[in-house]
Amino acid sequence: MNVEEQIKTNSDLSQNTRSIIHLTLVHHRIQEELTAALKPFEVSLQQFNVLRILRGRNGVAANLSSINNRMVTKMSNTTRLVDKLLAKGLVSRQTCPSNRRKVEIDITPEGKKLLTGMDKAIADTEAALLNALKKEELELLNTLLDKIKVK
Amino acid sequence: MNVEEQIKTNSDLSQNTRSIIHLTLVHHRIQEELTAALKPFEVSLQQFNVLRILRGRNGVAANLSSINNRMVTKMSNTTRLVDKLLAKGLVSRQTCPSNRRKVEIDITPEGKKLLTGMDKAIADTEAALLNALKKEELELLNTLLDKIKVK
DNA sequence: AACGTACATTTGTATATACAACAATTGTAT
DNA sequence: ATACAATTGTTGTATATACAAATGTACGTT
Repeated sequence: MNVEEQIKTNSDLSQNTRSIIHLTLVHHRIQEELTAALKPFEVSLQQFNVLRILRGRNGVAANLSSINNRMVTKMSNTTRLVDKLLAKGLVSRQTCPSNRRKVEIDITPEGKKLLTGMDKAIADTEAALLNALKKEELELLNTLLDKIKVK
Repeated sequence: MNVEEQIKTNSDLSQNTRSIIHLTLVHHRIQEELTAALKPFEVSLQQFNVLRILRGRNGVAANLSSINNRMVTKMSNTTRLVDKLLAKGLVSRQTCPSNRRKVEIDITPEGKKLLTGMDKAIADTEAALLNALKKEELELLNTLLDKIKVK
């Protein structure tokens, strides 16, 4: 991808700006493709992430904070994300008996079943996106990303 | 950044999934920092992008499509983004006399003035984010990003 | 027991975004 | 000239998100 061509600019960007824009463009397209891959399942990418997190806990119910810690987004969304999943019957929710401030959230059998199909769709999409990168190149990419000084 | 630690997972992600998540996390933090840098100006990152595009045209008014081609986001947002900028007096808008389907959008002097301040804030933030990467490393990053097969 | 504080989650508000439907104008073919 | 298609932009709707305020619960101190 030629960034200048993509954003059709003729001003010469600084190398920093160019890299940031490049990263933004690539990220945006990746999100689009992953979202499209989930479209048949009528589940958003974030909803998929919540389901994946819950499955990873192997039956130990999660409260909202622990889900949120594993997500990129902010807390206030997680309540509403779970609302959606609940409405679809993909997760269960009940207040924690030992600490009624907390809620216990778990994936349902239907949620697990749907997740299996989504796994393949996502894995295929990821593979298609990244298949031009060798193992070492992916490692190199991670190394470079690590050097970006985000908190 | 250790991705597994960031998202606090103990399941071992595939290398592909890990790289995608890594990119997503870094992108998200970058956007946060850039947004924060613009906060004193009360302008969103997208609004800043529109202003930057308009300035780059050196006084030649742009129609919505041409702005949109230079942005990552979708057309329908651009109308509303320009609405916001118009309300702040940072851009002007009028229907194109020669083709009344089009609208001509241009940056105002106030827009240019504000943009000058924002430029520095953004450049400083970008520099802070990327200062651990040498010139060759940024080029390498771009090369690797180019290998990700987005449309 | 009452009080203040911290914790866990929810809700309200404003903005952003994707998608689809719509409207207005212009271009083209007959 | 008329009908049909393409272009350009706007609007409605649903969802997503950030931020701040509010709610309900637990706990330590007195």
